[in-house]
Amino acid sequence: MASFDRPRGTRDFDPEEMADRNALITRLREAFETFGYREIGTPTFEHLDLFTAKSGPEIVEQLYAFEDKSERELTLRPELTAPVMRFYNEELRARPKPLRLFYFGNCFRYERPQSGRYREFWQFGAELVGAPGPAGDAEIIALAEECVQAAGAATELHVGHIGILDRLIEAVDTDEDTHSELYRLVDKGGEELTERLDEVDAEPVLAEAIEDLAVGANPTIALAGDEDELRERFGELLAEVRGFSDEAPHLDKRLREAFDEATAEAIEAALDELATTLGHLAGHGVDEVHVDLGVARGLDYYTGVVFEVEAPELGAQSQVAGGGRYQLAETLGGQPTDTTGFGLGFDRLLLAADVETEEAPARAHVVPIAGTLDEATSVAADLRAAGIPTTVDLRDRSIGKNLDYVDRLGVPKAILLGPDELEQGVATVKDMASGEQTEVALDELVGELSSD
RNA sequence: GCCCGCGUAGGGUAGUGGUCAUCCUCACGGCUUGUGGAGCCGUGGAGGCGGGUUCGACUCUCGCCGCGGGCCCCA
Repeated sequence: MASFDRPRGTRDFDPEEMADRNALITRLREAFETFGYREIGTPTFEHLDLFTAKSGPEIVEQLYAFEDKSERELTLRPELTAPVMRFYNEELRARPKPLRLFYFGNCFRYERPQSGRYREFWQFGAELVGAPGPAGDAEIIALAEECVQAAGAATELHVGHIGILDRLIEAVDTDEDTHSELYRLVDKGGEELTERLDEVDAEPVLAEAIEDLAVGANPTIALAGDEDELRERFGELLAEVRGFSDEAPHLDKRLREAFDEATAEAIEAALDELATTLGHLAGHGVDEVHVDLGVARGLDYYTGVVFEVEAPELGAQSQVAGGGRYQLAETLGGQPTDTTGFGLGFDRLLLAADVETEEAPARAHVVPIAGTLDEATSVAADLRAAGIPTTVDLRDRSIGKNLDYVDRLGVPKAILLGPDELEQGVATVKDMASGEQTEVALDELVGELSSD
């Protein structure tokens, strides 16, 4: 056994895994860039309070937090949204709006490792700053969807609006802590929610509505129709959720019958925004959405449309991306700024991704024979200069051993270079798949190996 | 933090309270210093760590660590 091993929850990546990862990274970068987003980078560690400001002091126990030699309270970043918004507040806020940013980096959380959950993991994400309306929300959702599809994975898109649940829960007459507890229970679903609502004496009409959202009133909606049609279907949806009669004429009227004026208006506005967003999504070519008004995401800072992208083939841990609209710049001490964005779990997406990568480390391997290493090295250098990945034997091995080596690595061409070849100014090029050998003039080697 | 399962060479495995721990694969060398894939020969490499029981522990036992699964959590 080795004397040292990896820290818990971390991984090493062998060349094949790394090739797969890089292939997916390339595809995702392309997806972001196709939408006009530009990549930014932030430090691997930040001030601890950046994250406590965003998420509260409880998160410290999940952080790799430490003190540096000048007693600064720091932490490895557990996520990238807060650093990106910090960067925005500090330096990017004067850029033309809307500002389209994306990022990729490793993050760290001190958690119990599980399948698809590591202590060091990689995240992609995008933030769209200064696009206040549903058009921006739709763009971000479409981009997230595009990322997962670019990976070659089947997707399932869930879209909701936090405002609906927000209003309902706020209308429950209880304290802040209980409110956030209710969010968590809604996300989780099940008996506990019912019991808790009962304990806090929620009005029956509210309790029922909240429970309905929790069980997932999430019919699939084809985005073929126009906005009016969507709105109409929403009416049906809410009717279903609330148990209203289908005969009731107008959505807003039904709302007002059930809730107080302010609540009804707010819910109506949220539904309206959601409907408009879905209308725009259709324009992006996204044609199937699960409308899920119970998407809570467990995140306090969301303020509008929220969504999740799943890759169903991953089973229980199928959520690969999630995001929505939030007000974080202000929380972090900046100007109030409309932002919508998402995060994408790279490691998890890779599990569902369909990537093919070249395994051979080079396209040619030069075999020196009987002391021709310098000439062989020079031939390799010429090939490399022409962009052909090339290796040279470094062990002074026999031709047979070299061919065996080349074969094992999957390098397609072996270039034999001995005294006989040098005398004639040629090299013997062997195609490893067919076994065919041809003599090629040294100054034609690049051309010969380029055409492939 | 809790519950369940697992832990023998780089990978996959067999077996045992008692000689130097089995086999496959792998890496390196040789048979073969001008020609690969097969074969043969050789070399290398292991019972996670620590304590206990025992004359003796890889084997039994306890703790820890790690891995897998579930719970909690998931900014």
